[in-house]
This record gives sequence, structure tokens and C-alpha cells, in this order.
Amino acid sequence: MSKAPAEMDVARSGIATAHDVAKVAGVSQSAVSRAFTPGASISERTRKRVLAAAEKLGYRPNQIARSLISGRSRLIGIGVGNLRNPFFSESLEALSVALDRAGYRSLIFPAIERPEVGSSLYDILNYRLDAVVLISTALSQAFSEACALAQVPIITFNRQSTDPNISSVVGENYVGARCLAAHLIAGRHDRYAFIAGGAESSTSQEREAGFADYMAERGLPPPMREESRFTFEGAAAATRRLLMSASPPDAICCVNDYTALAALNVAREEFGMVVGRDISITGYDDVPMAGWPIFALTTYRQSCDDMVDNVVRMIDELKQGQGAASKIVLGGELVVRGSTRTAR
Amino acid sequence: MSKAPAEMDVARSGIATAHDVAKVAGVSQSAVSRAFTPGASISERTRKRVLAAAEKLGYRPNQIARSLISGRSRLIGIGVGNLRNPFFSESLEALSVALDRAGYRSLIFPAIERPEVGSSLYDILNYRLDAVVLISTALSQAFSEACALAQVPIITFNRQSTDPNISSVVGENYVGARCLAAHLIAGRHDRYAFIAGGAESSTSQEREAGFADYMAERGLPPPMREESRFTFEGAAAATRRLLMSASPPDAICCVNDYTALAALNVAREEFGMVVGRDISITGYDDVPMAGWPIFALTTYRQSCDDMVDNVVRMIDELKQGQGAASKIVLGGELVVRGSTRTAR
DNA sequence: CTGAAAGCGCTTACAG
DNA sequence: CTGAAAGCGCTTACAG
Repeated sequence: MSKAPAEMDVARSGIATAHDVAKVAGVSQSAVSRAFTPGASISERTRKRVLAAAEKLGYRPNQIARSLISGRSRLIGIGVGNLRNPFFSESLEALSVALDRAGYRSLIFPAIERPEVGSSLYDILNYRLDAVVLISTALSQAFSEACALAQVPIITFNRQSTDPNISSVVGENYVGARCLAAHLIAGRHDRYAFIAGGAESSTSQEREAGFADYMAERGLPPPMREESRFTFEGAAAATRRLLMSASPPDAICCVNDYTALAALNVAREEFGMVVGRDISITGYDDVPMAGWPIFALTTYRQSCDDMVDNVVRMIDELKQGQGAASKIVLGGELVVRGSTRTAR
Repeated sequence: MSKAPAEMDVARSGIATAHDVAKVAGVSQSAVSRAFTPGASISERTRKRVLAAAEKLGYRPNQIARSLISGRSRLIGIGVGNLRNPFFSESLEALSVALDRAGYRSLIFPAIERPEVGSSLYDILNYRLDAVVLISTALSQAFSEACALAQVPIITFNRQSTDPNISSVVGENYVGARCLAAHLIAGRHDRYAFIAGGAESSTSQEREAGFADYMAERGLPPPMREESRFTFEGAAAATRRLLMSASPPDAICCVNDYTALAALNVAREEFGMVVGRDISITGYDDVPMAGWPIFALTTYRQSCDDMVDNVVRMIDELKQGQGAASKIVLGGELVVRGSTRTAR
């Protein structure tokens, strides 16, 4: 039994095109395109025939060609920094799943602090991304301008930009840090400290301000302060400096859970302290590990899923051409566990 | 001062094309293309002029158009599963950075166990990926066939497939598990257990076989056995079953670090055991957390970076048309820490 | 509802 | 070295 010419072509070239399907189905190439375009003007009968032929040839519309002509790639760039922080890996996973459901694909790229000119950071813009999401990453002026030129909207996740043209989804950091401060004060500690991230991070700034302001309002002296640079080793070193000082703190508010986990390790293993008795330590985020029995970290919960849902909604809105950037702040809640004492 | 027509067009349409640049530079559109193609036949003088015009207009070649015509997208699909396991998030980050350096972009997609037909899993193939890398994910027959049809090579990372056409990069699981078995036996324990992942995982199978074979060779009874399904809660439950049994083990070999961390939590916090004295627990991978003082997990190290480098090399080779799939097995090393006892 | 045709923004033989 | 032209695989007015 001899095959139809179109099928033979396909067998030879490997990947079927709309043209091949059209030949097999006995319709025009336009009809093939319409069969794969939801809402396109095509009869049910034709559609069925095209789909049958496509099935037989293993045809699927080439997204690259589609993107070229439509001007939209359905690709979202996601800038990721330090995935060792579980909040970021959790966010990335949740975001990619949510985008996937909404019909977008995730193009991840390493969000380096100071990219060289002509680095790959800019290369991704050549894929005509529908949007760029930066997960907990500082936004360089150069990259921001490149995105504007390429007409790619930027959304910062868990970070804020002062630029009114940039959308963002963040937690209520100032409020959350005040909550943690109030909780620690209720435990009647003697000396308070804050382990920050880095000065360039809006999130770190806001949490530190909330904590320090609350202390000041209660007439307490300014808390001791160290920086972690958001790394485990940085946070461990910051904790050591704090605990080796002449009058060490007995309450440490850390900029996030990852940092707090480092502080907890050092206090317990290097200084032999019982966390929750000799010293109280708080985090921020409520990552799954914070709930591990061995840590039992008191923290302020941010819902990664809520944040992600808002990002996806923003992207959908941007698509509809409702151009304005928006800034969303989401609530959270205090989660008290064993790493803080509540009474003397 | 009036602008040249080309510049005005650009200002209007937004994104400059090679045509716009050609007009401004006073050359053909082909010349513009050549200026951006390394090794293309073009004089230095023309190239300079084109680059200057491109700079002025903020032009960068549209990768979508480039991909369409060249048939190669420079896009690598990365299937990710459970990023809560730090070995996977670490691998993902290392892989995306390495691919980036090699000139590829990473398209991540949720690697669901049993995808529905027509799910997004198949949609990514329409981007004409240069390759797909599956990080610790089981490969479904349907997806494998779809990739073959779309002519997209598959590389499994930290997993093996029996299909000879599929490339893989894995650690020496059988050897590593034997090492861990030898180490535990040297500590003279009474009863041994193995917490596996799932039966469909080649990695879990190999490690379990290595462990059990070594025990058998030493004339020891078959170790107790539980499954974790690779989740924290699954591993915690498995540990509970083990420790609540009539004759509980005093040595547990876990399929990976993430699982071992759960076992350690349960043994310490729920059963009040001192890990490394009352019970020995081992992991596999040597993720950063394994080295945290609070865990001090004995484990078998796999170098994520080595594995990633091999994946990138494979992709480069596949590009050159050296079609054959290859299977690479990488060595590792035992890392002894405090979670296992070495003498009674 | 359907097909022929134009065109998305590039790369790459083909002549010169 | 350079330009005109064909074409990658689609979508989408435009007629019918």
C-alpha cells in the first residue's frame, strides 16, 4: 500500500508542517492554522479532518513561527538569584506552575547583581518576552532601561522599586516586622538585635525599619545590627559577632527564615544555647523548614501562592494592554513556635 | 534638526528591526544580519557602522525570527519536580548558569508524573527545543515518544532510563550505597534499615541494591525497608514506622539527604534520640544543609557541578550531530560527619 | 466557512 | 565583501 506524497515528505523531513497536514487533510494551509486557533472561523467538520490528519502526522503548530507573527511569545523571563534560600526555590516552583496553567512558559535566567554589558541577561530580551519577573533580585538601572526599550514589562517579586513604571508584589514587611518586635518584647528580653540582608534590598530595609521603629516607640534603645548578605555563611558570621560581643543580645530578629536558620545553628551548636530559652530567634517567610521540629522557628508567614497568583494576574492584565504598572502589598500572619520564649 | 526617516519609523513602531538599522547605516539588511553573526563575511568597516546604528536604535536581533529560520532555538527544556529537595534546586541553579554560559537559555516546565494528554508538557516541544533535561524525574513513555517525534533529544539527570536512545548523567549509586553500608557496618550496629524513594526511580533502586547487596555479602540479614516517596512527610512517616516497630533499627541509610534530614528530625525530636550515638543516619548527595552543624549528616557526595558540566557537554555534542546517546556515571566520595557512630 | 496571498524578522545560498 | 531574493512556518486581513 503506497503512502500519499505528503506523508512521504513528512517521513523524510522529520517534522510535519501545516502544509503537510493540509495536503493530507485535503484543505488549505489556512484551514490547518484555524483548526489550531481557538475561536477561529472554521466548520466543525473541517476542524475534525485537520485534527485527524495532524494526529496522524504528529503535527503541532510551531510556537516559534506563531510567536514571530503574533509578536507575543507567551514566554515569561524569571530572574532567579540564590535558590539556596528555600523561599526563593518555593516561589520559583509555584510561579512556574501557575504560569504554566495560565498558558505561559518560564524562561529562567541567572539574575546577576552587576551584569557585564552584552551579557546573556540582555539576550533573553531578544526572545520577545511577554514579561520579566524578578524573584528577590535587585533591579539594575541598565536592565530596567533595556526592558523598557524592548517593551517588556517588569514585575518584581518580594522586592519593590521606586520606579513607578515597575510593578511589584510584596508582603507587608513593615507591619510584619513590627509584629515580630511586639512578640519578642512580650517575651521580655534584655537586648535586641536585627540581622539584615543588604542595604540595597527594599525588603530588608522595610523589615528593619518596622523592627527598629517599634522598638523606638516602646522607648527601647536601638537594636544591635548586623548584615548577612542573605547567605548562610554571612548570617552565621553575623550571629557570631553578635554573640561574642561584650553584651550579647538575647533576642535576634532575622531578615528572613533562611538567615534565622543560620543564626539558630550557631547559637545552638557553637554557643551551646537552648534556643527559645537562652535566646529567642525569629525569621520571616514561614518556609517549610521553619516548621521542622528541630527548628520550630517563630516567623511571619508570607503566602508564596498568593504572591504568585497576583503576579500571574498582573501579567494577564498587562497583556490586555492595561498598561499601568501596579504595586501590590499582601498581608501575612505571625506564626509562633518554639524558637522564642513567651514568658520568663 | 530633523530625524532620518528610519529613525522616525522606529520611534513610532517601538522595536527596531534589521531593516531600520540598514536604512540608518546605509547598508543592506543582509549586512545587518552579518554584523550580528560571528564569523560572517563582512568588512570591519561595515560591521562598525552597523553596530553604531544598532546601538543608536537599541536594536538586537530577534531570536524568534532567528530560531525560525535556523531551526534551532538555543532553548533547553528543563523538567523540574520537587524543588524542596535542595539537591534539585541546587542542580537547577547550577544547570541554568552553566547553560547560560554556553549560550543556551533554560525553559523550565513542571515535570508531572502522569500528564494529561495535550498538557503543557507537550506544548514546550513546540518551541523547537534543542534538548530536554529531566532533573530527577521519571520519564513517561508518552513524553519520550513525543520528544522523539519532535526530534528533541532527552537527557535524564540523576536518573537513568533503560532506553538506549536516552542520554543520562548519574552518580555511582550502587558503589556509593555500598560505601555507606560499609561505613555503617564498621560502626557495629544491631539492626539496619533502608528508607527508599519510590520503586520507579532508578536512583532509589540502585542505592537500595548497593546497600542490600553489601549487607548480604557480609552475611547480615536483609535490612528493614520503608518508602518515603521522596517527600519530607513521607520520610518522617517511614522513620516513625521503623522506630515504633518491635525491634527498631539503630542504623538507617536514607535514599538521599533530604530524606535523611526528615529521619533525623523524627529520631531527635519525636523519639528523643541522640543521632550519632543512639542511632546512625546517613544521606546521599551532600547538599549544603548536610554540612550544617545542627545536622552534621554523614553522606555520599555527588558533585552537582560535575554532573551539570557533563550535561552541557552532551548538549553541545548533540548539536554537532553526533547523534548517539551516551550514559555517563560519575564518581563520588564518602563524607563522614557526626550523624553516624564509628565505634561503640 | 474557505483559500490565496501578504508578511512577521530574520539567515543564507546565489551572483556579482 | 555586498545586495537582492528566497524562504523558515506560521497568522490574518481580504475576497469570495
